Amino acid sequence: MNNSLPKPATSAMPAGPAGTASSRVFDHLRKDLVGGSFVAGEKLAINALKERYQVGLSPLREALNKLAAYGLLIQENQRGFRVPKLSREELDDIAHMRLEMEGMALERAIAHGDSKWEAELLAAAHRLKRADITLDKGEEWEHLHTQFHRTLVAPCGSVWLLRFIEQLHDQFDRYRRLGPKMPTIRQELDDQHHQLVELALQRDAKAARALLDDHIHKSYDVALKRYQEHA
Amino acid sequence: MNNSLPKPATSAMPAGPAGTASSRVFDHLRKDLVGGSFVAGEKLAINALKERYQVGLSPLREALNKLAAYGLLIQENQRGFRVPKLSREELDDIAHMRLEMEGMALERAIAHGDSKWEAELLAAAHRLKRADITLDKGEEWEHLHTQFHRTLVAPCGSVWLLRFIEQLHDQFDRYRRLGPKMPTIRQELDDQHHQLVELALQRDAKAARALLDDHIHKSYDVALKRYQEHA
DNA sequence: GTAGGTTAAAAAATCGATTATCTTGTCTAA
DNA sequence: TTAGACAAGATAATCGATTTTTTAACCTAC
Repeated sequence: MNNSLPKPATSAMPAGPAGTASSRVFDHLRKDLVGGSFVAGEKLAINALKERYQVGLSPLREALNKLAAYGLLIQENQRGFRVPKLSREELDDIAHMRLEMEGMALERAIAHGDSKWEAELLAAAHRLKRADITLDKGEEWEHLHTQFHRTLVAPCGSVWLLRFIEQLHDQFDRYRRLGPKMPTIRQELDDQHHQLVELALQRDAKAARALLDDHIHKSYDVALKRYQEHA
Repeated sequence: MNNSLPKPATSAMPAGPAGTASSRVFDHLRKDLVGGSFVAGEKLAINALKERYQVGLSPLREALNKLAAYGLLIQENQRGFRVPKLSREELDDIAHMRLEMEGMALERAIAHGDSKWEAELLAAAHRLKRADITLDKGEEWEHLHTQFHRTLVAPCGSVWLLRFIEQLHDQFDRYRRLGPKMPTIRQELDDQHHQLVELALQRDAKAARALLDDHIHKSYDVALKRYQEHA
């Protein structure tokens, strides 16, 4: 009865035009949880979320359940959903795991990545640099940054390793994105992105891993500082 | 209006007496998915599941969503849930990741575990051996086996590492539990459990890790055989 | 005979309302 | 004064029905 048009689909569809309400809320909530729109430890008021994301109860609850299984929410029987607390211990844990797993993934990626990977890596680094220059809104930079790190380790050959790394990145970013931008250290980290590309193209696994370790350490320092200045 | 008794709670409550319908179905479905009650690739008929697990649609869908985020189901927009396919490549991936992550966890557990851990480890190994002798139903053995491996790496100090290992075990067991029992090789694997305890108590991290590697390799051989005899 | 289109049936996703549980404030008895 | 009991309100979980989308069967035109 309605003139069912195939939907306009604005720029860069997050869950696609065919996305269900549930998957759209999931994506949106995930972004907001990682980006710090909610305060750690906070109990989520489901009715408020219904309004905020303009969805019904069922798709919302399904999204919340998925996020709980993913580790971005805590679910307690009969008492709803909470945003996980932050702690120094957990930040250390996450950073340590990132060192181990991304290091492993990078070595394997350098061993197996083909020329298509090289091209994509260069492209991802370039887009990231460009976005950094025209730093209108941070959300775009964040997306390209995630994309760069994802591309870097993509050809590691292990679906599960990539899955775990993505999860750790989300968790790590909950700390890193606590406060406002810090352009000072940012420059140094951005330089490392390009150095990483160079070493990857040269297939220097040892040096690349060492640099990635340093990169994660520096990011950790930023995240820790943000956490200690907390809120 | 109802004489609300605190619920009898039969032996070994899976989701506790206060468990929601959703969490109970989740536990039950997880066990069934890992245990091979569904064929890989199968599309789940939600209405059939409603009857099978005696729950309504909402808690069932919430459980399915959680299982999809956990990796035991594939969710496709607008076309429901499927049981993930099995493949040689994925089995290799999972086994390889187990080697890396459980090895890491074991070394750390041996470094940090206290005497309480030693006691629990001995207890877990003993319970496992007992259950093996009186091998009435395999489900009990499976639970104790999981529990043993969980205890072995428990004091590794990383919440996230433990989480990933648990996930990998579930995935691995989808292959290992494809066919019927194989008591022949089982004996050898059971012996290794006790040797692992010994080496752990002696704090011989190197030897323990080597043995665990071998243990996983042997388990892998079993799982691969089951997969190749498939169904 | 086959590609494309139409439609009926099936299944998935969502909604609105109900039920069960927890939380909070108030009261009473020691 | 305070621990415990109770009731009222708020919130979480679940149910039953509706809407939307996919699937499959059939038909038509080339």
